[in-house]
Amino acid sequence: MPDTSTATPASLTQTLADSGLRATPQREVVFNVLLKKRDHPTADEVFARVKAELPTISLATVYNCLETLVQCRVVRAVNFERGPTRYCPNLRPHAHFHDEQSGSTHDIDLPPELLEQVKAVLPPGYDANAVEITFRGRSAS
Amino acid sequence: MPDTSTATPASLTQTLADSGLRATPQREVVFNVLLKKRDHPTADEVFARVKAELPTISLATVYNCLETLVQCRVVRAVNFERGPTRYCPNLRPHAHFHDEQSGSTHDIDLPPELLEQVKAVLPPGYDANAVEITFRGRSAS
DNA sequence: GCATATTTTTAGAACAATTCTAATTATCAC
DNA sequence: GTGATAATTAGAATTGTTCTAAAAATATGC
Repeated sequence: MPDTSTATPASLTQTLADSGLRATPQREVVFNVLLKKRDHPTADEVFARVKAELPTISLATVYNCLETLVQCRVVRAVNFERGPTRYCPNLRPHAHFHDEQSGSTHDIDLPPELLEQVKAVLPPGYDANAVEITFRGRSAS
Repeated sequence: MPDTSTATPASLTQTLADSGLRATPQREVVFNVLLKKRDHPTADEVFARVKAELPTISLATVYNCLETLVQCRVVRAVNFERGPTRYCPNLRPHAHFHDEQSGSTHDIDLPPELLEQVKAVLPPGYDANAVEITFRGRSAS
């Protein structure tokens, strides 16, 4: 079975085409940079690395390319709670559901045992003092 | 059993004192604003609401108060992945572990059934198309 | 109570991450 | 090739947040 858990430079062209987008050098280099060193770089860091190969690329293009790759689902944006920080006084263990339609955020109570189960996936040597679970999607109400 | 899942205006004074901090009007009003309308307001929104009662308060103070309340654990900051967005090409279902010491982020593979269990806590009417799980803490390596 | 030290607040400047804008360049369909 | 569309560019603008230095409030030792 081929590994489909990561896109390849070859499949990128096809994936872009499937979305009616072009495989430009900038997009390819940005993607290759992400494949080469998987340390979850920021846009700025990607910019710095891409410059080595495309010295004239602009930061705006890096943002554009990253956004495109995320749209095509060949790259994930890790911190996708982008906007401003929000505050809540609910101290129960709970997750957050972000309604993409209304922009509102709802608390979702979490059974403590589920939190334990989630923490249990951590390999030895990892000690988490906080777990944040965020859903995104639509809610009826 | 008293409900300890939310701090009260009365307990706030004590909680602050326990941390060697003062219960100032600004801190109290900021906290009351969060209790009054639990819609996960941003700092700007809190600022606007607090102004109704303390017209001369500054935005910096609101940030300071919120930070203080979070430190005392009477308030949670929802989007605590604050820094820049990070990107990864790993398309497997995975969580992220953020090492607070080194600042590095590691992928934690998630068994698909765990993701299902997590999604199962959503009440009827909630439809999530994405779940983000982030750990924070220390990792040995 | 008073002087002094400490904490907190304030206004505004500074900063960092991101998005927007308008002009230029590249690519596609014909 | 020509015209339409897509993508890139540089730089300005915007947003959310933090910093700074001074002023105000509060606590503490006397």
